[in-house]
Amino acid sequence: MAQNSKKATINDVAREAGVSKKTVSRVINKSPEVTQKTYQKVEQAIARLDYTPDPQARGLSFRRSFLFGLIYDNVNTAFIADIQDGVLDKSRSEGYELVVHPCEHGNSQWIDEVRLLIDRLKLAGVIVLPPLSENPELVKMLKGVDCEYVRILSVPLDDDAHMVQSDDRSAVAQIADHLIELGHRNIGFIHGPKGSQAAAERYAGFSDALLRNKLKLLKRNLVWGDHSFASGVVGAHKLLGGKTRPSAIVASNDEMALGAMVAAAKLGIDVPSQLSIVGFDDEPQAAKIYPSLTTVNHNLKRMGQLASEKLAALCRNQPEQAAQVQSVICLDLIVRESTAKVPPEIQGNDN
Amino acid sequence: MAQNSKKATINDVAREAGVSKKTVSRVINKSPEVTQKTYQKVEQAIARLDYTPDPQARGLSFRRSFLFGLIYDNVNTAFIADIQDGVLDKSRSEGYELVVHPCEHGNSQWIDEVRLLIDRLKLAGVIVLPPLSENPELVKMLKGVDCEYVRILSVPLDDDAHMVQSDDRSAVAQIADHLIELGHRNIGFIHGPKGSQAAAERYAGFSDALLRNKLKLLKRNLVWGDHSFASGVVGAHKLLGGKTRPSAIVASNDEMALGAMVAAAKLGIDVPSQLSIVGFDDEPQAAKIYPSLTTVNHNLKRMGQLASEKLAALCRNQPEQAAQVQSVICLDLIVRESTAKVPPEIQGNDN
DNA sequence: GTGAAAGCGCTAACAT
DNA sequence: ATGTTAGCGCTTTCAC
Repeated sequence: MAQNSKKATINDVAREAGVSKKTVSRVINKSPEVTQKTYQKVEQAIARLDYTPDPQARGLSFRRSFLFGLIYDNVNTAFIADIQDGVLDKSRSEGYELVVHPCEHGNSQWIDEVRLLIDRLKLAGVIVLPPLSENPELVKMLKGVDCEYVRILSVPLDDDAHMVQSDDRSAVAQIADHLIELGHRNIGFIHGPKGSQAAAERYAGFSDALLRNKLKLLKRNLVWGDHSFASGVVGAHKLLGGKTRPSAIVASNDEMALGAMVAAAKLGIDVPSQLSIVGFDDEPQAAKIYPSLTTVNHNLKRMGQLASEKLAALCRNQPEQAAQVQSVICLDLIVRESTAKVPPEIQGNDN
Repeated sequence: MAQNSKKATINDVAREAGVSKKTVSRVINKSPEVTQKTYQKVEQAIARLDYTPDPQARGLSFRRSFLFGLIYDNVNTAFIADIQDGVLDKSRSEGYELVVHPCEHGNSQWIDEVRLLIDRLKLAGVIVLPPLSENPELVKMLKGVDCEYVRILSVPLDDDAHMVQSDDRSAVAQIADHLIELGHRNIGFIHGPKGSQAAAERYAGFSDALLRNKLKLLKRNLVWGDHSFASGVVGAHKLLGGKTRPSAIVASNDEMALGAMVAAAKLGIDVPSQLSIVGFDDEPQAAKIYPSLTTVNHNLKRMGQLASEKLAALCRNQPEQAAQVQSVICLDLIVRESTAKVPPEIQGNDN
């Protein structure tokens, strides 16, 4: 419509519709106690004036903004972009804008900073990404403050209204099953950071599958990393340096799997004919190398969508509705080029 | 400090300091017309009450929020994460929070949507990422609206106060020089999307260097892509399919270079002994493959920092200061493993 | 240099 | 079912 000199306010609409300010306000807030007829009159006036309520003024009255916050650790940026994308999908359609807030890594004050952000901006709600979402102190703070939250997790640490959880454990079990089906018996594992529950969960899935298949969990087949590329390189070197090296390596995330691929290449070990490698996350680059990486699709975008859907419901004061939004995401095994049958010469060698 | 039951307001501070509301307001806004003494009294009261002004209320009066917007195309997510990181660095220290706004790709209404966002949230300023930043319609809209802006660009399309520019042209020239120095004479180029000025600039840098070195720009050595991985695969296949294939390939960005690496691997052409490949951007994955990719560091985080520094200055109404912040970024050639001397058997073959 | 009153655009509480 | 009054926390008049 014609861009009038000034933006229309609630007063203009009230005048135009011949009702009081408050009635317009009721319409804006979808109050049920307005006649069908008045409702329409107001709606038409709104349309005619091309009116949009001012979120700042509304917020001032409500003591609350129409902003969601995305709280994350600033380490793995590839990870957040996808979730952010999904979060935006839903939050904007629900009338919320998104403020991003990376927490300084290693700054012990980060919880206070998040509280300050919530206070200052009067955030309606926040979505917390792993690994911060695993932190019990943070959640304690969140519960004590007037701000809704939803956590994105790999472990069911909260009720359905407050989390979206990926079932990492069974996904890694799927990975192991896939390898076992290909004939692998001697499988190495590069573990994620100590302290991380997501990483622990992934290893649990690995051990589930091995035990179910009556395979031994060998100590020499487990090395520790920290989910960084570099730690994947180092971990793979350790695994591949022994006398009876594994015929397959499972890494707790794609970054480390990529590190393992590079380590194998430098050692002259061909993937997948001599060594299978699997990652976890399906980061964009997993498909953009040769051989492309077999991994598990984390559906990060979808998780972001579900999280903001839950959060919007919570902000509407409908926790039951939030709980009904899907909470657990099953992950898909994406078989690509980095896994193959176990090399015949070592078939049957299970130690 | 002790978290009192309610947040302190300007009234509490006024009472505590024994002055009027307005004087407190003057202190908050660093008005020069306040006595040194009063100033201190108020500052102390603020500290004692642990007071922070409410941005919403301030915004309502100012008709302006304390929010920056980050406007980007939702295609290349790896790209935005780094810039976002840099933008946050500076904007938060200047007292602004960041709202992110991806524009639906292919949606022709996107400029109107950006305007709506600015209007609704009364954004203090926006930072626009390429390729949207090249759009003259957008800039026209931005100039007509009460909102500061800074563009991130590869071409000098604006004055120093309103852009941060990377010198892509000379960076690609550096790349070409590097290859020529290694003995390459027959160099292929995978061009970026038609319409993109950044892509045109990069090719210009390539042609600069070749001409300066008295090498011919052969038509068969130029193929078109669109900065996607897939187009890099296709482009490299075209370049490598001919009788006298190039001994080196320059891609207009890393994504396409990664595509070229995969294409070469599938064709059984070894990189770098039989073929050198160079990218542009230094995306994280460029270093996480084997052979690792020689490329140009785009300094995205730094560009984000500079952009928000400029934007903050503009919002303070100090355009000269904004203009003085560094505007042009020089990029660094990062030599890794994907480039090597031209294979001896084809040395001297310049067509 | 400082303060009192009015108002930014909206909603809550209480009428009617 | 709708309107009136007061107020959210701050800044802008324009006095003094």
